[in-house]
Amino acid sequence: MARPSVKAERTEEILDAFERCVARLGVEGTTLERIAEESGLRRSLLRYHIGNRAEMVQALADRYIKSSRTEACKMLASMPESETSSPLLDYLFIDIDEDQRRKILVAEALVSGADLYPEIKQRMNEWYSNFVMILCRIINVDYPDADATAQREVAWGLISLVFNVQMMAALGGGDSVLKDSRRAAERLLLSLNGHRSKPEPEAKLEASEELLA
Amino acid sequence: MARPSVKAERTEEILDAFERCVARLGVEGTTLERIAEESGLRRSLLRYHIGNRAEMVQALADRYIKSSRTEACKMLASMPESETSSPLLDYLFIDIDEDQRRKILVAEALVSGADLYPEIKQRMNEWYSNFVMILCRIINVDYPDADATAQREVAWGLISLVFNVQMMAALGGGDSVLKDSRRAAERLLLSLNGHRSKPEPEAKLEASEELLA
DNA sequence: AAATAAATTTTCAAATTTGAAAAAATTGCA
DNA sequence: TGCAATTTTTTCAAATTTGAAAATTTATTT
Repeated sequence: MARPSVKAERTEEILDAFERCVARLGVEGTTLERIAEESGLRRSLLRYHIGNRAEMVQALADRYIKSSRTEACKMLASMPESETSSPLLDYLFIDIDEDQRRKILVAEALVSGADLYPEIKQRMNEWYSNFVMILCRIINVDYPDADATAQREVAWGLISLVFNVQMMAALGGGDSVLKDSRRAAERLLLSLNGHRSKPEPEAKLEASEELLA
Repeated sequence: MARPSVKAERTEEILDAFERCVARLGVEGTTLERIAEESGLRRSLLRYHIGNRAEMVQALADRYIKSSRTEACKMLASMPESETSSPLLDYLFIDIDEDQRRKILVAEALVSGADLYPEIKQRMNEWYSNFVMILCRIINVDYPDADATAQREVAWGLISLVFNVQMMAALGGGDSVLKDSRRAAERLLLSLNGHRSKPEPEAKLEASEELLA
């Protein structure tokens, strides 16, 4: 080996730039030239380090799934052992910085563009299932007696609210929409009441370890 | 006038084709050439009847807003004078044919692409406000004692669920997602309980007439 | 310093997309 | 038929996007 490889770093830089573009312009609206400009690298380097357009999209989706999975696991692990509803809502609606907002927009863009890239369709499906599962586990802490179907309905509702509030935020509606979203999410969680009982901490720990393995 | 003008019909045909493309490929993913192919017309006719790319997008958004507004009013008018929750949920989740599904996907594409077209941003904002308002009026029939904030939260939740179920449907999840969505929507409506009382039919009629004016 | 492997720049061709306008064809009517 | 307004087809140029590979530079090892 003559010269130290920077392929790993460059790949990250390129995909970071790609994500920023996709969040604003969507998958189809993002040209290789634009990614190059955004990353401060030449277009030929995108090709050298990652590949052609299809391979770029593939790489973006791959990295997205992976990082999203570990991020979701971290979130699950950070939950308290009881009374998870409030921290969950904070995590989904309040503690959203620019990066996490972008991640959400990228997910939407990938789902929307999945028609064009069959491989991505499969992966986004797994990603979505995984997200629902994680949310169900957290919901289960406060509402262990709610049946799985009810938990899934609520989890799905939370995801829908998170997605849409970020999408609509592009219209510049201010944070009144954010407040409404969080309150609507709260309504969904509270709809599981009547099944409420004391949480079982050990269940949460098991789940966390299993997922991180 | 020597030859009867077909501009109105052609314009509709072109925008129909445009919508079909946008639902699948998004605004940025749709080329003029593709619209031409989809409509069975030559690209130069798009230009002749409507204009360049920016004007095409503008025309699409304009038509969308208008037709969506009248459609929402028809929906409002079709509601019974009491017990509106069930028909509302049917309308939003069950009675969705291919056309209406496309309309929803187009709305999402327009919102997502609003960053590129400042004029559209404004219009999609109005469109969204109008939709929320209509939903609030329907919700108000069954839950007149719920305060306006609560109604808006629920309306926003319903919209989020409708949007996301159609977006995720592209991943081919089957109709289990549809069922979950409808049930989650039901949970939101039921969360307004405690304020429930007998509906006031005349309120609904007033609203309808005012909107159609 | 020379060799070597990796990274970067440069360059070229092909395909696609869009804008624009001229030329031709169609239709109704005097 | 011939005029007139409208629609449609044809054609061309410019700009953008992508693919691909050659040439150059850079950094490490021997």
